[in-house]
Amino acid sequence: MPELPEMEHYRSQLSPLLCGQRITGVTVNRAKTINEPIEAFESALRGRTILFVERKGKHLLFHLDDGHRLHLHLMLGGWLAYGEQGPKKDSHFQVILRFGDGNSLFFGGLRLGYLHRITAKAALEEMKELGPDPFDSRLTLEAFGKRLSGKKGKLKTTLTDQRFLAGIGNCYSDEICFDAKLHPAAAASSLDSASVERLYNSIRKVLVEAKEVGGYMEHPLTPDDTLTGGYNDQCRVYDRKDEPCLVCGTPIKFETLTGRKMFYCPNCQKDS
DNA sequence: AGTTGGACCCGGACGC
DNA sequence: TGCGTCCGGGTCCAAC
Repeated sequence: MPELPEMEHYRSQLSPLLCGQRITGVTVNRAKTINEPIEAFESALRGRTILFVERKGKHLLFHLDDGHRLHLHLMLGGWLAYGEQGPKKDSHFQVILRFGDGNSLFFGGLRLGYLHRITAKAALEEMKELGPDPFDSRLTLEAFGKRLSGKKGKLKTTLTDQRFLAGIGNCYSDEICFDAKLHPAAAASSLDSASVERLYNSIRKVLVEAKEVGGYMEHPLTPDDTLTGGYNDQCRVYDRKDEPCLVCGTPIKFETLTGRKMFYCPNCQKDS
């Protein structure tokens, strides 16, 4: 479930904690989470130093001093914790990285999620299909409008397409459409120029707001982290079926669109 | 090309 | 309290 704001929040919190840290211990409790035999994974990581943490869409890449990357995707339910001890028993975490200063990074809830050790080249290869970051300065309103006009699908489907933009998922696509007063099932290429501009601005506005209040992850990263999860009660439409629209009071509608949950206000959100 | 449906996975919610 | 069942959700892939 974590989307761009959650992963960016993780990245910015983890960067000062992890940069320059040397991995002194590795525990893997779930073999499927990683991409090589546990022994090989552990011995390759032990002694390595984390240089920096990079985010691409919903992916995190931990850059190691041997040219390899640890590639993390949390998928649904994945979460991270950092500190001297984890918030649960060690055995509940799929992977634990221990550092020289006594702190550890705990990887929890990885069911479909994964932590792969790959080369820099492989990382580039795996990220090359991703669309631009929503905050990429080259993604001007004009460039965005051009990309959008070439899409034949529905608006929500387009927003969650990682090749169109990297990092938007089910929750924020609905929140963005609400903010832009656009129906999520509208044809993406049918929007008039005023709508395209509202959408462009809403993407940045919603993602920035969510990031600033700590995203919607439930677990704090560290014991003294009070910021994480601040967006939980700020969703205006997502998971608010039948609750009144915060703008007009109309009950929020819930439908599925190509198999995914879709929440919107039938009064505020129009087709173009 | 876009849409649909199934597979993947298992913690947590729910029912009895 | 305990045990069984089912759901969810991002991504990939095959079939329309």
